[in-house]
Amino acid sequence: LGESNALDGVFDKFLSGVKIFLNRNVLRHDYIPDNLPHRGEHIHRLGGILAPSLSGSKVSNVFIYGKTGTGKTAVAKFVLDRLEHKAKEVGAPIKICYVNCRFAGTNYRVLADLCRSVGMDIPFTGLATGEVLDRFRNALNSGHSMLLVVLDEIDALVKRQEDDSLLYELTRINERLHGVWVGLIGISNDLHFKEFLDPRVLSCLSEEEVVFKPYLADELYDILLDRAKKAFVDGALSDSALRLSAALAAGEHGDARRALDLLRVAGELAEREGDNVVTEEHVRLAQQKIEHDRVSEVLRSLPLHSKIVLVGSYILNNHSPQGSVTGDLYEVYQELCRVINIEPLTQRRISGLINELDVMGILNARVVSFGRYGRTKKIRLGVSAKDIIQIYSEDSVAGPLIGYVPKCLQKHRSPA
DNA sequence: CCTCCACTGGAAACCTAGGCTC
DNA sequence: GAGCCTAGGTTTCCAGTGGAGG
Repeated sequence: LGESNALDGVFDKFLSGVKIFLNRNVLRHDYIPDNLPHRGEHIHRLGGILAPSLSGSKVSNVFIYGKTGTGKTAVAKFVLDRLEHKAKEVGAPIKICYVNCRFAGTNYRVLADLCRSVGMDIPFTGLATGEVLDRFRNALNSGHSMLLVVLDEIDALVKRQEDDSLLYELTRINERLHGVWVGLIGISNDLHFKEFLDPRVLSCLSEEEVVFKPYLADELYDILLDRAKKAFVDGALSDSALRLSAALAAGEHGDARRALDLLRVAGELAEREGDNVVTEEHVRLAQQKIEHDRVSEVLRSLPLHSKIVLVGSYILNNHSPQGSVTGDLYEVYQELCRVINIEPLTQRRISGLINELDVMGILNARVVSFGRYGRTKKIRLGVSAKDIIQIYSEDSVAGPLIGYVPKCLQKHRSPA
């Protein structure tokens, strides 16, 4: 009964408490506002490039690049949205397909998404990629629509499998279409992406180029102000909190997405505390929370063996905080596997997993040479030991291993 | 200058789980 | 059901290597 009363209190506090948000969805990154400050030029440019499609003409392929959170996706979606409306109005047969290549992951799945957009279902595995491409082409030929394809985060596609065959095929697909065409809009976060590409693909893909520069702190401020008006109740957001969010995000290569996250999380924190104004302090806490949530999410969703490797690295970190080497970590890893009765993977594979964890920033690994004593990777934890304990204490696999003291460490070296 | 450690990281083969066509 | 295909994870094999110690 006591608990139910306490819960009532929580609900009452929420209901009677001062409202912070008017509409928090405005701060989500998939929200496309009616007005994109400081991107008017880009919108005009892209609109101008794509406009001929309304009269059925083939448009130039466009290559858009800039860092994360510079408004590439927002501008592209904004323009295409308007274009789609206009096309309906004037009866132009245009279809639009948006694919995020990082989420799709492979050539095959991107292609499957494209097929789906022209109304054809493709099984998630089983067909030869060439076969899927043929079907895609047939569907286009038998339909009567022009297709504008947005390939967002296109760099993820090529880098992951060192293979630009899909892009090559797509850039040449118009040669074998009759009466219809496909326009490509590639979006890349990576400015060096171009160097990975086959020059033929590149020249075809970037008939037009649009570059997005990072937002400056002032520009971020304008963007946030614009959204905050719709997102927050009048007076619920202090100007200093707004400025701090803009400044922090400007420090992170002008990432508007980050700025919006900061504002949203800060608002949620204030709401939960029952405060009626979002302050700088809330924004600072929000920054910590975002980082912690990111780490937590990544650690939780790690595959089995990566978790064991990470716990191994944590144990070695307690033992010798200045860092360990591949051989030692592999020894501990093998022992941990034995404890929970799992067949260990080979050292070659673990070496690869360590590299993956390094890329994610969960471990720091760099190659060092100890001369006579060989060449190896020096490995340190990239997240705090505290976070590992907290996040893994409830994990069914990693939890029981956290406090384990491996025998291979007890023998020679004494704990520091 | 040479040796040789303890690996690194590339390449290719292998395995599994799915699904196609005939 | 046989004989293909794919993705994705893993194993096997191995040439290559920075630099301390001889």
